[in-house]
Amino acid sequence: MALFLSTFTNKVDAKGRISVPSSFRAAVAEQSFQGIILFKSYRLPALEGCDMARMATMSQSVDHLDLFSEDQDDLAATLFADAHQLPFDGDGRVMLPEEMRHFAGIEKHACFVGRGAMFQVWAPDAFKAHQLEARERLRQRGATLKIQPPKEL
Amino acid sequence: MALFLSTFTNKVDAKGRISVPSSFRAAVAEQSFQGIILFKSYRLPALEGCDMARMATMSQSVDHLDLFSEDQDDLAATLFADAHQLPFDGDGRVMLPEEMRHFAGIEKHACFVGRGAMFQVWAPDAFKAHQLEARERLRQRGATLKIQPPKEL
DNA sequence: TATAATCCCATGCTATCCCATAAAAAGAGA
DNA sequence: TCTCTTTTTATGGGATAGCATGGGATTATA
Repeated sequence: MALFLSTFTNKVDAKGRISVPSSFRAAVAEQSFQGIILFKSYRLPALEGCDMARMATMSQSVDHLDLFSEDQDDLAATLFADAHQLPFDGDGRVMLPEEMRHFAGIEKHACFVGRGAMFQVWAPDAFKAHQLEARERLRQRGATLKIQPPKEL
Repeated sequence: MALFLSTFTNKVDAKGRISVPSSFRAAVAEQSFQGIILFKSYRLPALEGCDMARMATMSQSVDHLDLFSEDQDDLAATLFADAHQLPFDGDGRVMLPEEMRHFAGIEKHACFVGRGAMFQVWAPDAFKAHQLEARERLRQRGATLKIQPPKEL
């Protein structure tokens, strides 16, 4: 499975293209679709990203809900209708659709933020603010993490 | 399996033709029937669409309902009797039958909306409204999706 | 024969390809 | 450890091909 780690800030050029960090590209290098999937987060002013394998898994998960049920419909609407398939160009860049840039408030630069199996794309300022808040919430709650025994994948 | 992602708004020309988004065409490129299946949604003022392979899957699912039960009868009537097979022309367009355009309130433009294994076709205004409601419902319920263990594809 | 559906080609636009450059990282050798 | 070389990565821009769209010509259908 692809693993997305660390944070990278890259430039959006005049044509709306942006370089995907090379370590993110390496994470999907073995898959048939050479590119990424992006969709609007329904909780945050950011874009959620993953690879095609993950998207296919989500499609199957949604398929397990009753066809034509309201849950199925709402999830499909948010996950798939808002999703964009962005193939890499020869130099490892993707086109960020204008609509998505607008949603996330992205202008000159954008941050690729690793989240393990997925990642996010943020406007730099919004990300900094969000990061600070997250740390603060963690501190106040004194949250801890129980490590799970590793599973077979 | 075909994966329909993202939303594309295209124009209905004077002859009732509309371009199917190229990524949707790519999703069905390997199948024998070069075209799409459309039928009226029974919940929404929209058209449901899929490829021929998906239609076959739905046929099997309907077969699992009791033969001659009311549900089976109604589903079969809606899914199959009402379905239109629309072949691509040389330029990747289909003819939207007048009756279906009227049902969905489609005039000058129509949105192709990816739903994973299926897609929908909407009048642009109706779609925007529906999409906003879906996101809002998701947010309020805090709906989450249990990811299924990946299967062989 | 009239009407509608299909084929075929033309056009403008934009995404994609390809190459050039610069910066950064990795590696080689002393 | 330091310096020089090589490779990878990020970015910019011109050329090209693909896509959505319009419309005329041709074929099917009633």
